[in-house]
Amino acid sequence: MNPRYNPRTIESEWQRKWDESRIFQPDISDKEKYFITIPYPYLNGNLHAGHTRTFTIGDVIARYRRMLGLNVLFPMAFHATGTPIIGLAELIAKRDPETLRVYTELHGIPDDVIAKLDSPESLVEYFGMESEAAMRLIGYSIDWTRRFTTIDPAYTKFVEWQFNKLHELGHIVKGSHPVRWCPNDENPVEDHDLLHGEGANILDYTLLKFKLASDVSDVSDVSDGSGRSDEWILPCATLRPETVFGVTNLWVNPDIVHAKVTVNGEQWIVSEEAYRKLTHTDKVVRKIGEIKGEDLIGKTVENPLINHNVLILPANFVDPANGSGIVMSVPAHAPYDYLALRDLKGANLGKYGISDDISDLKMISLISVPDMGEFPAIEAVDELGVSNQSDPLTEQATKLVYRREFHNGVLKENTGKYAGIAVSKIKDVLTSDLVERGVADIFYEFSELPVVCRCGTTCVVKMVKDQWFVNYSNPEWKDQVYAHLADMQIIPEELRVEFENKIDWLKDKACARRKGLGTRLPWDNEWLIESLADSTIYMSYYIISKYLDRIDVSQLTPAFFDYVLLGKGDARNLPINEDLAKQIRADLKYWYPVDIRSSGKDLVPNHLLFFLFHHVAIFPKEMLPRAIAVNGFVSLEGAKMSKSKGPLLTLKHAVTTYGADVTRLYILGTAEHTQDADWRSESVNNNQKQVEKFYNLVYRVISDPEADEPPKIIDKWMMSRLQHRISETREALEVLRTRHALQNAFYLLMHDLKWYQRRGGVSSLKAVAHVWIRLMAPFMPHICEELWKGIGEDGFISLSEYPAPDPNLVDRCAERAEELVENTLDDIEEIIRVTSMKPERITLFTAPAWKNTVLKQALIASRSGKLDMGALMKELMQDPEIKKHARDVPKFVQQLIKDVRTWDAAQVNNRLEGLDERAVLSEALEFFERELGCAVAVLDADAIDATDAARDDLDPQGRRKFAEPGRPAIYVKDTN
RNA sequence: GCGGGGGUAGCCAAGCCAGGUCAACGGCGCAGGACUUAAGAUCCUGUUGUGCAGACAUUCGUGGGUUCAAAUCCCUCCCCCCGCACCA
Repeated sequence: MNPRYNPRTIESEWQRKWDESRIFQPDISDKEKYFITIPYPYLNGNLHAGHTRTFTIGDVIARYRRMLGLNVLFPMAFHATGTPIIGLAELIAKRDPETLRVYTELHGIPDDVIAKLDSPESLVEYFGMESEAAMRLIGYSIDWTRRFTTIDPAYTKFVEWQFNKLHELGHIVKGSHPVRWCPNDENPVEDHDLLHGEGANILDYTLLKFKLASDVSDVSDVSDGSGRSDEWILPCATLRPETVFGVTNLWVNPDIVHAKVTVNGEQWIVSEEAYRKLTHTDKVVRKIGEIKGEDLIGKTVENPLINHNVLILPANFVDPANGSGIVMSVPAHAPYDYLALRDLKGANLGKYGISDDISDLKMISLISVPDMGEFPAIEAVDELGVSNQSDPLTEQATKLVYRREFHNGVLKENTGKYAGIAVSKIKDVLTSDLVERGVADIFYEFSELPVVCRCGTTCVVKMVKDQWFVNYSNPEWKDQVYAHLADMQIIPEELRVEFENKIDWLKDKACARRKGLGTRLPWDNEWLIESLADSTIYMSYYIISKYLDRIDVSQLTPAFFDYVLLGKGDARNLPINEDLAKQIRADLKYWYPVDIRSSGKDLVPNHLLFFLFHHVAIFPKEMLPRAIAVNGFVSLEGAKMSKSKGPLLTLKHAVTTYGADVTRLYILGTAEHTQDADWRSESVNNNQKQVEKFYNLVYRVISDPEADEPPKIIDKWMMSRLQHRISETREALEVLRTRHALQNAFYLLMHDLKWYQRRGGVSSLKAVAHVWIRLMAPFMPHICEELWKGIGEDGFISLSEYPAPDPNLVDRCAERAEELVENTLDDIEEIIRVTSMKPERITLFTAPAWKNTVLKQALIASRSGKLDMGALMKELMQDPEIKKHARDVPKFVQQLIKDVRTWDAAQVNNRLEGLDERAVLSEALEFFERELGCAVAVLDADAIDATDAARDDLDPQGRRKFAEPGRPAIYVKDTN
């Protein structure tokens, strides 16, 4: 064994031995099994620090369970379906400079390699290879014999089977759905496809149809004018349809040209932009003409709900890109409308043919809000001091009104049958009423504008028609998932409510796409199965993938999957060999269900949910997953990582820089559960030193000859502490608190060991080391294998038994004894520090017998629940030995009772055992002298009387009277 | 807006569910010391304030409350992070 820690050599050596010995390639056996899976990584880049965290947690679980004696299966595969790999291949093929930079500099792809990665296949091949190499480099105990990628023909068969199943079960339905859409690419766009508007949601506006009271067929018309009636509709898009009852006018931008269009047989006037948006909806739309905004001003329209004609007024704030380009005005409740109207007062509108004084326009209030008057818009404007419609404060005023009205507002009498309904409840009810009556439509619009695709095109909301959906909204299905969730372990437990909420919130999800890699829908070949949908139950495929070298793709028939996965049918009637089929079926029954699925927290609202839904749909109860664990992200020096922009730290880079064990230790020890971990190179360096220290310490222990000293109190203490560390570590690992586990298994234990050595302990070192390296093996497997060999053990530490606490070695008295020594040392040091003395000699006085008697009586009283000052005093005073000190007893008892009351039963019992403090301190005298650099003596406070004390200068200040059980009196004699 | 998580000493970060031994684990940084020719490494001590005897005072986002006792329980308010989808 090398006296110097050399991670590179150690790590590659043990990785080779693990691989050669195939110890991580389990077969079914009589042993209890444990099946752990981690979501496979997507192959559009190299593995980074985020993957490192999730996978390392998985590996620790695998290694820990293996050392607990379970037969552990930890497989891995790669995800390639979907669009990003195609997108990346295109960018590389185009020699996009930014992409080339990111992938060479951040992902570490050599210059001569990247040029060849211009096809999806080459990317999958390359990143698959690199990812496996990286995972081997960090020492994961993965069974690589089961590896696959999701574009393998065999996997495709599996996905087809799965979707046919779901289809049969009625979980796949057809429908329409609004998506963000790029008209140029003719494809839905994702966040990372966007130049602007990444945060934009799709909102459902209500489109209210105001009928134009006059015919505008001929006004500024440039169209063919064929086949139209004289009825024109001006639709207004609003998020607050109830305010239709308060409309006083419409706003039209006089400076823009509007489109005349037919929409499902009706004639509408909307902005040019709105027309374009309408063409992507499920409506039949045709442009038939144009009309200038100014030609509409001054005309009147009819409110679709109430018999009330209102005027169209000019407004420059109307944005043609937003909604329909026509806006309804509700000045009582909308600050913009109120201000625009106010600004218009007194203006000459004669050029629009408006002769009426618009000051006469009556505001209509339709919502009553507590603490606000009739016109909340006016109040908000006044409250915030908004000056005019272009004041940025208008936005705030709008929000203020909305918030108050939405939460506390109630509809007034003038809303007819809706009167009395809370504003927060009205939208859906009213909209569906209006749509039914034909006076409104739903119109989808982005919450933020503009939304621009990377190609530069402005995106729209498109209604994708005849789309295939997984009907997650099905209440019965949800109930089943919900019920199963209750039986599962969720780590951390706080996330359970999150899962419950998400199950509740989940709606139908489109599961087919036009573009990307993947499997075609078996019954509708035009569609590709969406890439989250094809990766929900693939954990079962790991069982099959092991045998694919013996099976032809054509043999992977529905009957085959039915048999091996569900046990349906007869093994004799399958395209493959009967024994093989039975073998696979036996494997599945042995390994399934998944015991734990551990993943990053980003997958909670999607993959992990689908994982549950699909399992519940397809598999019987006993095959459903048992636990889900979730961990947080990793940032780099405080900055968020980004695969496509940086900063990025690849797994490979981390391991080659710091070593596998150091990387593992750091990533596991820096955060736990859903907390995000921050990777700081400075801290990693420090970790590196700690690992070295660990190696050197254990190496020394191994090389030093066995100590033949008899065990002392400190040895009992060390072994006792070790048991606590073991328990804490195991308990933490059970719930994947890796940081807590490491605090105990590594740092605190190292701390204990240092104290032990400082106290002169030697004879337990070998025993502790033997436990310690096993305790650390799941976290730092390579170094521990090396030390395990060094300590003289044959075989792999990876297959050794994980340390279990031995209750017989827990020694409370030894711990209390050590506490006494430590506290006494602290006290002495504090005295020296505060008084700035240079000690010549120190005398410790242990408590006199009577005080110990009092304590004992108090403890007994406390145990029987009758700790009471009066009763205790009475009892004590019957003891002549105590009565001798009658003057000091009450004060001591009073303080003591206070202390005893804060102790729980265990502490009380423990203290009842008593401790020979003089013996403990005597054994530590040498230690005290070494630490303090002067002579130290310990005496019983009873042992000397006043004359002795004065004569021998043992205790000239009478310190010994302060001696108490657990707290010896201290006399420090100064040199001066 | 809805849902989830969180605010602890210069920084990171335990503790909070099961109130008391919490001036508050641990680490980093910083300061001092030991060792060394020196540096590094290692070890020790300190790091809210006061204090010439082991103590006291004030602290755990804010303001209240419950309690003999609150970082921990209850309420108010403020602030930060994440998700809200058809995307892996």
